[in-house]
Amino acid sequence: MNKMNKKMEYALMALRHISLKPVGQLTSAKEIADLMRIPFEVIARVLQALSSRGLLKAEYGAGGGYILAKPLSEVSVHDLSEMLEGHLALTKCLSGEDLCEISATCNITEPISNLNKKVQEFYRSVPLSEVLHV
Amino acid sequence: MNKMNKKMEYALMALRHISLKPVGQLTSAKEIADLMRIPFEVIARVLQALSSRGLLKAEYGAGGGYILAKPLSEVSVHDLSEMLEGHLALTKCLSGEDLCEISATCNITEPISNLNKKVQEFYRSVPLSEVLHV
DNA sequence: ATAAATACGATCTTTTTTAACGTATATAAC
DNA sequence: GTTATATACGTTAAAAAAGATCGTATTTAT
Repeated sequence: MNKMNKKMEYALMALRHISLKPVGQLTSAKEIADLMRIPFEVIARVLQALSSRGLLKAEYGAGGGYILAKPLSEVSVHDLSEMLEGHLALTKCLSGEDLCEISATCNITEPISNLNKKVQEFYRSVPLSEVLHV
Repeated sequence: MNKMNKKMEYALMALRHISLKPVGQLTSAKEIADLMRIPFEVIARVLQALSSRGLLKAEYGAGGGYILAKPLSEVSVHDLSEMLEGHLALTKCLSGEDLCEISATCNITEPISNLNKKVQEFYRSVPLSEVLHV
């Protein structure tokens, strides 16, 4: 229960590294991959996702890279999770993907949904700046 | 990120069913397996775990089964998670199992540890009685 | 004694999920 | 032209979770 996945870990590592750079200085996917020993393709995808969701701003071409598009104090753990994986859901039935095969006999549909709301609220209350100490 | 596993789901379903029974009435593993369409062996193990951790009390023999050993208001989601899976940890490195292969270059060891504490606190603050509406 | 029920351990298979890798084309800066 | 990112496919490999099977032991109601 409750494990964080690699995408999230890598995103946090990258965001910390990027946010500690002097203002205006770009960070490329390759730089992070080399420095943190993360597979290039994987971190590249993560950064692309964060860029398309407006958290990072990408600059093309030689010498290009990423910079923060908004302060990390304005972004919560919940926001980051949504950028990487879509809606935060404790169970499959809550993510709406497909119908649960025991939904007919499930007696905790409502309870789980309420717990899920509380968890979302919690993660919304934690800004990335606090998690990353930046 | 943050998905609940089947053990936890099954435990919640079983606990709700058990706690809605008239006081003193036992519930067998088979009853839950049949009613909720959960594999018998799986729910049996979950109930055994909860019994050995003191949340349920088992009665042997024909007509036996389980009853609550303590009120659900005194048990948190965090407690239940520990009974089923041990310490709640966001990442492998926090569960102490093995050394992370990128620990040398990891810049978020401390941040993740702090976030983990906050998550634990949150789950400690939610009693099962509240989750299950009982 | 027999049947019903929990307790515990070991192993195994299957399924699902996650992670990693690869390829290709397009775009933009220099 | 070279470098670097964007985007979009797809494929493979590894890890984790879930479920199934077997076996033995113990308790207790009937």
